[in-house]
Amino acid sequence: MRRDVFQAIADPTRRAIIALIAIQAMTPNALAAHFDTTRQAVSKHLKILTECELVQQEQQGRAIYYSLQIEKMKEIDVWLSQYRKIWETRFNQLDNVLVTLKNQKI
Amino acid sequence: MRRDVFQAIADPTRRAIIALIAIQAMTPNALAAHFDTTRQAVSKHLKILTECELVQQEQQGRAIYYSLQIEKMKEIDVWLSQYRKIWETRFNQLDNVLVTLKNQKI
DNA sequence: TATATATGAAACTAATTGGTTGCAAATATA
DNA sequence: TATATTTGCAACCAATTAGTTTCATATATA
Repeated sequence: MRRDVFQAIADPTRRAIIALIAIQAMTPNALAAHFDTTRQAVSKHLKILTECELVQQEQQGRAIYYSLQIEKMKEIDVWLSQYRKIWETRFNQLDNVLVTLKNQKI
Repeated sequence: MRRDVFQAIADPTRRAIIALIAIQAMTPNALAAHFDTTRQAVSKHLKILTECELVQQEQQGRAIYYSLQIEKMKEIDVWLSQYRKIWETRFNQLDNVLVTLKNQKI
């Protein structure tokens, strides 16, 4: 099963979940209250986010608190940085950027 | 039909296409030669990338050259920047804040 | 202990996705 | 003009996805 960060952030509900738990850890029930969907649907999104290591969970009694694993977000930043180089240096060092990109593959 | 940048970059083939046309404009045929798939499949990916304005096309005779619309990539950067702030500030301190919040029972 | 609450997981459904084959239109070339 | 090339588009298919309903388990509380 393909589970990478890019596929995880493709869904708008999952991006909203990420935004919420970036501020503070939340339970599936508390998260579901923020959306027009069921607790089970949120739970499935949390499972996907967990599988690609974007969130971590901590059990407290019968409640499970989910929080954002911010380190994993850097993966997106690393991928994006090659393109950031392009728009930041478009008019001066374009040649160098192209060489870097070509050697990096995907 | 939902067509946003996040959904567009979710597919690995599309990310590979983006990487290729970031270097130089290419035709669907030339792109398809880089992948183990048909020209039509690449064409569908290009259509999706066009719909969310990640690529632009330029007709030259019967050939159509596709290139990356780098400006649109900034949209991802804008979204990511809120999280970049989190990992760039000292996040030992931030972790403490989150734990404190969590223990306060939301 | 009995009941309520919080959660994950399984089975199912509808919609979407990535891919295919086939075809028509437009352009280049013999 | 006749033929080959380049492309987009439509129809179709298999796999995946997002969501629902239902159920079992674990924990808190009366």
